[in-house]
Amino acid sequence: MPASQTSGISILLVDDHPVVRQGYRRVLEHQGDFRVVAEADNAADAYRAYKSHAPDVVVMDISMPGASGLEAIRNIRQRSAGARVLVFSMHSEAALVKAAFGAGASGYVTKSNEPTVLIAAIRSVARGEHAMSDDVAHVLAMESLTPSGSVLDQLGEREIEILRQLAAGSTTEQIAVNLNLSMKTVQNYHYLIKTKTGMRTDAQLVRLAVECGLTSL
Amino acid sequence: MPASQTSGISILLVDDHPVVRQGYRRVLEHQGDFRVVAEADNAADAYRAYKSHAPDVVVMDISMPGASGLEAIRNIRQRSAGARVLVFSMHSEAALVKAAFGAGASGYVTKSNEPTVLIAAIRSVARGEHAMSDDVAHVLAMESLTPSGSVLDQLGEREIEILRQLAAGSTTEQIAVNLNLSMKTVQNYHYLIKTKTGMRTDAQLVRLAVECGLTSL
DNA sequence: GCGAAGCTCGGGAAATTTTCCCAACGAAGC
DNA sequence: GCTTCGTTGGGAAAATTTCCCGAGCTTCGC
Repeated sequence: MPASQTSGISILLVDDHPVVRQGYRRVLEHQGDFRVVAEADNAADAYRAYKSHAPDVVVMDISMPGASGLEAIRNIRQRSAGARVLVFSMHSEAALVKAAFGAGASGYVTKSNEPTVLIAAIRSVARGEHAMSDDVAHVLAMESLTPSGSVLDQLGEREIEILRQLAAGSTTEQIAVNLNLSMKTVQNYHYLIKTKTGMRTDAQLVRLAVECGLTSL
Repeated sequence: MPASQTSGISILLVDDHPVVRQGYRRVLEHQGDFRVVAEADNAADAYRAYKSHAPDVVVMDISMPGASGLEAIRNIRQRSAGARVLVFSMHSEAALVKAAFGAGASGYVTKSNEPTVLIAAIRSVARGEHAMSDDVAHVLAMESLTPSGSVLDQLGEREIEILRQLAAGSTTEQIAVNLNLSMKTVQNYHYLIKTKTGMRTDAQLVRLAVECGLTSL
């Protein structure tokens, strides 16, 4: 309800890098009708700043140290259901995007886009629409083509367990002992998991496992 | 020795995020005597842009996809020993900083600093001095106090770069192409890194790289 | 009850990679 | 000048990966 009626769009900038914030601020204010009314560099401050300034749009990088931006989005939306949060992130993994919208974001734009894309997205979000940059849409679209929601749905129980242990750093032999299987079987699963998920290296498998919440760090 | 005598400091901006570049450009050009004469979003373009514009200072983010900024720094310095490269990164691990200076950087500032720090560093570097933001100096200082620094200190520049790419999910072949090495050499490094760090699987290597801030997610 | 479908478990064999050891070169240090 | 160290790769045996295949077990629908 507060939403500055003075004209223009008021913005809260959340990013943990001061120089980056400063840069955004200039880019955005170069548009005549944008006003950056506050900045924050962490989730807690973002919440406080939102409460006191009630900006039209929150532009937020969700990869911040400590409590992530997702938490901040949830907090803000909890207290003010009409809040518009536009996520502005380096990452475009499907899981992250879903999590962001799940937490209540109104838009998602990656930093690999031209400034015009961000600006357009802010206007859309301010109008109450949802916005998403092309690359993000692409990732989500590809992902939704798999009949399963998550990549993990293509995998059986054993496969998931073995993927988890692989990602945790266990050797083939350790896994074989842990699960009472022959090394050959573990190797076969290892290969099967890679082909099913389309990952080409073990490092990619680790990242996949982390993304899917199978393991942490 | 082209160095624009027209006055002011000419700058080449290297960062893989367009919006971020745009932001820096505005922040920097807001200083009357800075001129951003070119931009690049990858190592190869950075090298080409350097050749054709011969800027006074290169401001570079070293965490880019593919061949990293370290490669770019080496290339640039190889052809023009007087080149001044100021690294502008999100990360401040001692090993990365050392690798950057080892590759020929003249300065290192993290993105968690205020714009004034970056600006001051650019002026220092342009003057031929070396520059480093306080947080980077702090990390290096602390590191030099502990005889047992990070695991990464046992690794050479090449090893660190290859570890980074391995952890990012690159295949042996991709790394060989990126760094212009034979696959055999990359395999040898891969093995060497595992023995030096004591990691037994690639998954453990990924976790190590993440812990050391070499890569994210 | 019976066949199809889908996991789970492993053998086999060729292709690749990993694992070590070694050599050569240049740069840095003593 | 000599040694050490990082970088680059060859060689060759050992190990792993990559596919393909079959067999046992369950589940499911008909």
